[in-house]
Amino acid sequence: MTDQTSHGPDEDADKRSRTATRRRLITSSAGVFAEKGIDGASIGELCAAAGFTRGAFYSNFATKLDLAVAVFENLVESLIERLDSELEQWLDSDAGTEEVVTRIIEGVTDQSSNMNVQAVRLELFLAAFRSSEVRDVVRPLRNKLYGAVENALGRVAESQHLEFTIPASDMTRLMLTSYSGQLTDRMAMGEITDQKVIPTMWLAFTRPAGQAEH
Amino acid sequence: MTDQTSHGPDEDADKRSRTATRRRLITSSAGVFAEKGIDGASIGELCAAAGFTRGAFYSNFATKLDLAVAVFENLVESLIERLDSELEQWLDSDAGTEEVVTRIIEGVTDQSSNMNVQAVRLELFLAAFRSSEVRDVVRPLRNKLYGAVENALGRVAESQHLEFTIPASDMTRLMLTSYSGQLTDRMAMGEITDQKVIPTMWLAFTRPAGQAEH
DNA sequence: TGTACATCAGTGAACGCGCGTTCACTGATGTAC
DNA sequence: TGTACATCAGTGAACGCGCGTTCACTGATGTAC
Repeated sequence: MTDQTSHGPDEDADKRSRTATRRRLITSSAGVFAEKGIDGASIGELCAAAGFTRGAFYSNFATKLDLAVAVFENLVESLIERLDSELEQWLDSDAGTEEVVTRIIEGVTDQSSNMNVQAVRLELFLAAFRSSEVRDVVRPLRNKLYGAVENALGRVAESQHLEFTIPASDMTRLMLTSYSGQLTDRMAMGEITDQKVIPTMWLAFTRPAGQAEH
Repeated sequence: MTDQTSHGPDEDADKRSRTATRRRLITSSAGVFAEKGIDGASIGELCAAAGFTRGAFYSNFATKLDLAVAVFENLVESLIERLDSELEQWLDSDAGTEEVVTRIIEGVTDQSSNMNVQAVRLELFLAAFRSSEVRDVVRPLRNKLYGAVENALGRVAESQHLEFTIPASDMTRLMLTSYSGQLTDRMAMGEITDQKVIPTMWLAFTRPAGQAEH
């Protein structure tokens, strides 16, 4: 948007330092929040994890909760991006329907990072419970994720000529909250319960398209 | 066990002050933990809520986490006691099966205290995630609750001549974690989603007893 | 191209508050005689 | 029944650390001429 097309100097400068610092703080804080909690993590720790000193925090965030919200926002955006970019490949691959659905709901592949994400999610949901300001920021993020997942599940059903036996939004909410509850349990208890919630529910609440409700 | 049968003097004294103080701390801390979190609540606040000064804490608990665990333990015991004492009445009452099952899973009746309980539960599950000592105490409590709920669900199924289409322990875990995930969402987002998860799942995973798997 | 100046993100020292923890105390309660 | 003594749960003052927050600084980068 400036007339200097070359390397876009001042914007790049701003990008290179300011927003790069923000990004580094956000990405490295996820693990710290998961490990210590929002209240438990000190600003010093968060900055140290990103390779900064405490001052860096204050030129990028007003409060620790702001950083935590940014971390959550970043997680949600990543999940949605991944879904958008990979869903069609999954559908075209030889992966079974249940596996595709599982991937959609789980969002992340490896167990341990999934648990860290869940810990951060719970931290933020607790923060939302306690503060209407946080709630007002977290809610649209959650809704956005729900919408993306609902679309994805719809695509799967469509490609398999299936239909849901309950409304699609209820189906999505039910699968996401059930999975989340299960993951919370596993996260806390450190047991690898091998229960396949997602396929179970998928089977329970889909049927061949066009079939009457008998 | 002393030979002084009169008013059991020293035991009563001990009970009156020491364990009564413990109990007051435990019961009044639940709300404080729900509102501020385990890390967010100061020892001063916890004591003040019970009408004590900070010193009282130290003659009853070693760490704030110990108190938090005691709070959770107390919640679980209350739930189980309530289940044990009221299930048969529920079964004999004219309440519908789904309503009985809902009561069993929800455990507590009113919404707001249910959310506070859930907040404390999540706080403790996060603590368990982070500390194997906490995990080792919380896990048996969870298992005890799961066992009680499994028995109760079994009683309901039996009284209705129903059987589960998946193993009873899976059924219990599925219903409890699903409900918990749903409640977490509602707690955080402050929406009263009217979705009836419990009846939905109950219907999906039971069938008339003796009926073949088609 | 080169030099002088402006900007501003991140630094790190300094300050001070909140809170966890300790500990000498006190007064309520129980025991001995 | 009454008096002197022992115990010990909860008090509240005191201490000190950790950490949040501020702020004068510096040096990297961009701008003007």
